[in-house]
Amino acid sequence: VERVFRWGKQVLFQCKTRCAAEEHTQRFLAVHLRMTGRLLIGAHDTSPKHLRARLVLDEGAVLFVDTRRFGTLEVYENLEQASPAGVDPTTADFTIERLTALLKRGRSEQPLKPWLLRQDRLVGLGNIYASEICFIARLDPRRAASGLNADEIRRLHGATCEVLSAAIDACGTTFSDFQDAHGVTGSYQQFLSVYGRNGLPCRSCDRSIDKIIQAQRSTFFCSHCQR
DNA sequence: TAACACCTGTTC
DNA sequence: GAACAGGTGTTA
Repeated sequence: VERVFRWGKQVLFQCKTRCAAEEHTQRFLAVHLRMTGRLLIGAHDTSPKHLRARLVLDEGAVLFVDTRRFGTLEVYENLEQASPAGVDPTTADFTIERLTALLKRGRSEQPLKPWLLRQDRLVGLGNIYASEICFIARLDPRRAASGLNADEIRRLHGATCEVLSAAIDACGTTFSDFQDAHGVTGSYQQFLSVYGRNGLPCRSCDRSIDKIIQAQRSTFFCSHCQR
């Protein structure tokens, strides 16, 4: 293993194979955790419940644990195969201009919040942060993604950067399953503005947070603050 | 874009 | 016992 890094929502292990006869000596092992997957570092012989794969290293092992078995483990020969088509909002590529172009692409009437989950536009956002970003940007999640004006796009861009950076600092959100490689759980839950807070008072205006279903996924928002 | 599928555990 | 869950893929 030469390098381990994130690519969209996948964790990539860049590996050099030992087979000299092979044309490609480079391989990428791509792990997608989906809903309940975890990568843990352990001893060679540890076998936690729901262990799906064990990558044995010279010292210890990387354990792929996944309760619901939605997670995937694939091998790619190059990064393009693993590459999600969207822009990574944690990188310098994510500019207001770039976001504007993505929103206008295909003039999608798709509602904003489901649009934020599209990995072919932006990579890495999930259902929690999509709701949180709409709240921080003060945008109604039902608005058409292509219908935002320049100021609204600027707010959306700022909110995306803000939410992701704060959540990463807090090591993620953690409802029940997430842990990092050392078993540490995230603490961003304490900062959530809307997700899971339906019926509770908006932290900004005190009115009740609503829960709706968009594209078969729950969305939380404040109909007073988000327009 | 809806409906459903893939799984299992937790909560209502 | 049903409903729900942080994700995504297929089918119509």
